[in-house]
Amino acid sequence: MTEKTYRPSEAELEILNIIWELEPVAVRDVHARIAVVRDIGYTTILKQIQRLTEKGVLEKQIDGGVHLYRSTVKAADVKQQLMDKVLQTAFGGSALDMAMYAFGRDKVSPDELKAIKTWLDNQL
Amino acid sequence: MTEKTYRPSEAELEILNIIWELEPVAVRDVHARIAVVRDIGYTTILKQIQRLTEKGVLEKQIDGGVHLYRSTVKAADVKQQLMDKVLQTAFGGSALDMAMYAFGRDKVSPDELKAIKTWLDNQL
DNA sequence: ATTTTTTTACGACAATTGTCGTAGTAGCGG
DNA sequence: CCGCTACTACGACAATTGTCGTAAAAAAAT
Repeated sequence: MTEKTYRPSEAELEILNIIWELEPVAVRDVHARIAVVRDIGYTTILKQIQRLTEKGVLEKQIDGGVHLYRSTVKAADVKQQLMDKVLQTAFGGSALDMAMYAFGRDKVSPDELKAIKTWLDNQL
Repeated sequence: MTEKTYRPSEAELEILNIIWELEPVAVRDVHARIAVVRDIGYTTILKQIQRLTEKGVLEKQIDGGVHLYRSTVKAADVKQQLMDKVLQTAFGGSALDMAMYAFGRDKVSPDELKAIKTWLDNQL
């Protein structure tokens, strides 16, 4: 089966995260979400979404007046691919190295470390 | 103190990893390393290194005939920044979520999981 | 010293990204 | 129907990336 590896850019990921959460969703809603956090034009988001659609990452469904978008790729797959890439290119494949940087000193709370440890225990 | 956040592109990181390991190092050596893995022109690597130098990420020292380069940024800092960014943009800051994707099944060996767990234990 | 081989310096390009502006279109309030 | 508003379609742009090619300069070989 064909490995389709899609790694979104930063702005694309920001949009995808919102779409995964709200799909099917209209451009204005995605924009609204992002606009809260940073100053960004409506057409900027629209354009990104259109490009994502061209790339086949999103699909459009016209509902009444508005265009609603949904993702054609699974969040889990994309995130997995992202991590795989980072693991390889930044840490040469060493998961331990990555872990140390990921959860290293004063970045992650003890509670979170605990949760991660618990999860790991269940994995073994 | 000023937070200088530098996040290298993929090709830049590939080069930086080699430089961190061999510095001070000549372009031809960096190229040699990468050429083993993939087909890439010498001037392509040279250009990247020159751009990295322009950006202040590398510094050049002329030794005899060749130009030797060394990094001005610490590997640890850059990698830390990389992970921080991924943690934020891909996992909304949830280290546990990231961990699950990072060490999710059939990507990391049981041995590595064990090592990570051991490391985590020492962190708590 | 001349030629040959390395290396470095530049500039060029196409593709991608992030951002808008403008203009066309479609629905809705009257 | 008419016009106003909300959306969408497009194109444009500057910056960044990844890759080379060519030319100039420096070292090495003869």
